[in-house]
Amino acid sequence: MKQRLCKLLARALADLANHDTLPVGYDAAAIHIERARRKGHGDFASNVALTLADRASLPPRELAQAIVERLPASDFVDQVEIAGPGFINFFLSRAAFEAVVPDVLEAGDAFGRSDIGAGKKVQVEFVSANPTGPLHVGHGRGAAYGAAVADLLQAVGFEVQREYYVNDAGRQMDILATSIWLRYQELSGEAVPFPASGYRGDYIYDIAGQLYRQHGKRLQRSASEVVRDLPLDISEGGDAEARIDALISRAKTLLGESQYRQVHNYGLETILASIRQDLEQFGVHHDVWFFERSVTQSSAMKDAIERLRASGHVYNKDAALWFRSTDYQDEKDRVLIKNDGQHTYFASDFAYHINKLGRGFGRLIDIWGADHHGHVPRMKAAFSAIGEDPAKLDVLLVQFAVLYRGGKKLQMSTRSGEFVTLHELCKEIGKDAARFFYVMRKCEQHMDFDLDLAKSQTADNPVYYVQYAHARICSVFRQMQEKKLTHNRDNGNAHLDLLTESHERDLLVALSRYPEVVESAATALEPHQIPHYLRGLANGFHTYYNAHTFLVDSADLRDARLNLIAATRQVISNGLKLIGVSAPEKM
RNA sequence: GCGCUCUUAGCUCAGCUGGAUAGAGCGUUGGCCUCCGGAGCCAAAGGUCAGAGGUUCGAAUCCUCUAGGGCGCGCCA
Repeated sequence: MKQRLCKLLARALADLANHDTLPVGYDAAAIHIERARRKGHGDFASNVALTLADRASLPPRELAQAIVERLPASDFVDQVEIAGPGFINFFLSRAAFEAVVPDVLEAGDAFGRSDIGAGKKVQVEFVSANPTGPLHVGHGRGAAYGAAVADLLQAVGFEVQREYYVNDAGRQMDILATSIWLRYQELSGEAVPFPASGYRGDYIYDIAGQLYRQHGKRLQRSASEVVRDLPLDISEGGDAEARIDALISRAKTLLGESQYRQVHNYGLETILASIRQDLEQFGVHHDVWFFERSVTQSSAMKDAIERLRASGHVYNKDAALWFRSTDYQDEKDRVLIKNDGQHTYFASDFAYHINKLGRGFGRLIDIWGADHHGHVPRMKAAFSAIGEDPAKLDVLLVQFAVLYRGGKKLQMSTRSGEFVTLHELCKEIGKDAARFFYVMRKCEQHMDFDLDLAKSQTADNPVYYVQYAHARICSVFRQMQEKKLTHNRDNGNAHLDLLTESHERDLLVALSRYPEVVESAATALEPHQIPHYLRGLANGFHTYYNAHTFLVDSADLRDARLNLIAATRQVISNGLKLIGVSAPEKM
């Protein structure tokens, strides 16, 4: 509908250009048409006359007048008006909006989809939490956002791949393996003081217990050997990080490569399985689970660094290998290979992104926690250095959800074991409420997550308001059957002109906006637009419901109204599905 | 200290890439079921868009400065 108006305007402008009123060089793509914000301003408004007034050397209102005079006639425009400083307001005909009802009913689940993505390959990488513990509510926001972004892009015609990057190769994993083994030592009667920097969560005991049942005392070593000559922990006035590093190498020495690897892998696999399960319960799916080790244990890492080296932006200093990212506006240069010969996290992450590009994605979307924002410039710098367009990479920084319980801020830490898991959240407030709540806020906004509120007053969650509208419409159709009434869709479509109430027109307008909202949310990577739209649509329906009866005696009016609410039900269902929320027929 | 980011109603947040009189929910106050589900509807009160300059026909939106919050600033991941 918007596009049709654009065409009308473009023709009027072209006409003006031919008559020398306008310079020929105006940018046709710059024609802006927007939904009018106020009812008195019609349905759509354009500000072209304001933006082009300077170049036409005319006052905006005069230019607007000239444009309006040259607008081709159209059967879906009732009236055009010049208002304010020079806005052109379009008042659309009833027919223009009525058409949306048969459109929705015809398209069904597909209503709102489009092909603006033209089948281009996009990858969305999200969650990617270190497999060192179960997902907690902090990860939930990234999961809900990433899933919604991916679904939105798919809805507008991109070929989307959803990926989870598993950091299975770093020091964090060694800390995990060592933590598990030390708990195992406790169970087998060789306890040593648990390090301050170890993972303290209860789930570590669970994994250690399973390990003990499988292996008995095979992995047991004497406690005195474990702690012999270790540096002091922080509780003893020492350094926590030095202590845990020493424990890691002690575990590797005492267990040997093979047994240490067994503990390590068992921890990884167990936790990864629980993460997959939690995500599944949360309605989030990943197509590919990509392991960091597949980069670090292949030539990919070397190749990636070679590509950087070949670009001439790499140098040696202090026995380490550096990337001169300051050549591309980064704050400081970054180390690729440490002086101990090990690669940095940045190096493997870069190699991973090279791998992604090699898989033919024209666009990469990473969803990161806001604490990683410093990594964006260096990754883009690396893209630039090797001749890749940094604009191919979109990083969505998701701010942390700050948790409150009893009015007090909750600290979340996987290490200390103090966190609320995503699993618990789903159990307490349900997947639908959690998904809706997470996606409702735009991602760069800090978010307060009050657990007490989410748990105790679940009815206040706007998700129920939207779902209720859906269930209510279903209920109307159940009532219709009980009353032995019928619904003829074709007859309804033939009598849409009977929908003359202002509530009906408002609902028609809201329905016609849906494809625009989906497109806008997808291109801006802003899924929060969907819940906000759905709230408004549900409100339109509830208002209508209270003001008018649908199951009236007149079959023509009844069919038309039932078509309208059936279309509303369809759009609510489509919108909820995009953000991973179910559309119940009863509540 | 430096960098990024945020600040909109009592609270939690929208505000459609610069548009017209800044909008919702919760909370508060007052109304609405003999009727398709009251998890609903209607109405009222509530604002110096953190503050100050600037850019222009026009600013919550863009620029600068100031104040306050968050996050980064390691040869950790």
